[in-house]
Amino acid sequence: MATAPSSRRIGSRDSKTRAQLLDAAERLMGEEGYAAVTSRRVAAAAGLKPQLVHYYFRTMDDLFLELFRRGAEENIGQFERAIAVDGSLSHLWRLNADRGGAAVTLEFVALGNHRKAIRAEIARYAERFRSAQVEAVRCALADSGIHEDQLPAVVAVLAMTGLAQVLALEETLGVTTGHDITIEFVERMITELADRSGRG
Amino acid sequence: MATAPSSRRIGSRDSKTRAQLLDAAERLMGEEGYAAVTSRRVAAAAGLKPQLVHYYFRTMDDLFLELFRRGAEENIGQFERAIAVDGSLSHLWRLNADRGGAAVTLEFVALGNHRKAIRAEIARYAERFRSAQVEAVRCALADSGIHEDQLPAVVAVLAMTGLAQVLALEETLGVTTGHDITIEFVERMITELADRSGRG
DNA sequence: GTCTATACTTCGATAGAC
DNA sequence: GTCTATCGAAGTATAGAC
Repeated sequence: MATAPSSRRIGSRDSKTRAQLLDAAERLMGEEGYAAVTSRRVAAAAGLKPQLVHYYFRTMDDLFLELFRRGAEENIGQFERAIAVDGSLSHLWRLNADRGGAAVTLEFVALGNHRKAIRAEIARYAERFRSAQVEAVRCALADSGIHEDQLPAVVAVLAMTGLAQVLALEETLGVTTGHDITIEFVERMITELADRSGRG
Repeated sequence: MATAPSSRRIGSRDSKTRAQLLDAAERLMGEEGYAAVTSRRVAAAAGLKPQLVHYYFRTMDDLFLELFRRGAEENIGQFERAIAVDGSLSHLWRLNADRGGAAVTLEFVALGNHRKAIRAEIARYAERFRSAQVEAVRCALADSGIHEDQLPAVVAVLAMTGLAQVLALEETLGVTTGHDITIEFVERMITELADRSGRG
């Protein structure tokens, strides 16, 4: 409500064309980075005219915001469905490690580094996702007979997230030294925790 | 030698003006992201004319490459001097955690996502830095009486790197839930390792 | 809902004078 | 080593016809 209302027409949120534009933008973002997400290139990738981008999104920032929200919502939904089926530590780890959208996420964070509105949205999502993860890990650790003061759930989550992040990031660079060993190590640790739970 | 030689004149590497341009580019990169690093804006930030950028750097990619190399060289130098003074685990952890250049690094990785030459350079540097870190951690772990098959050095390095990375990244977003607890936990772990070394 | 046309800005890069 | 002048390409965004 701070900025001028701007009289321009804007297309409906449930338009199929709009979704196509978002799909194209997402592809570009992952493959060529946020700088490649321009009205012209998004339109070209979707096989549409550049002006349509401005018909559905008042500014490019609006497009980025929508793109992020759409992905975030889907991510959280997937995560919640997945842990409802299997809330074990090893499943939680796999959910963290298997993420294919690491490149897109990275681009968003870089983009958010200098776009206030986007940074705020990412922060909101990060907090939300973190809470869900911590709760899930707390249950999983309790099941394995690990007490909160022995290994706080939030520490486990940050460690898992960090490890998954660095592995994903390095993989996009083509740097994979020590990755296999590390994954093996983590999985063995998790298995041992599960065994202990069996014995306890 | 693959590309055309291009006849244009290029300024000397040790020019003061050249260094000023790199300084300005670095500042822009950290504050507004790689997309803000354009010949015009770099020049303006340095109080110079845009054409000078092209006089000292054949292309903008050359500028990015030089900028990265300069920072990487400095980083490695700092790291090596620091561990020569104190090679303890706790010092290694602090070196990882205290990095202020997280935003710039992130921008470079995002940039490398879609610029082949830059990605290659980052990968080269990452491997080099990793080797130095692993070697240092191997010594530190050995000093604490920890065997390689108990906790491989490369695993410890990746865990530390990942944790430091996620903490730095979240801090730029303004998300700090659980950070203090995690840092405390890691430091306690490291202290316990040092104590064990004292007893062993 | 999609098109043409268009205004205006900024970009990378080069040639050539001084 | 730095300047003026300039090209062509690409960027965001808007107005208005269909």
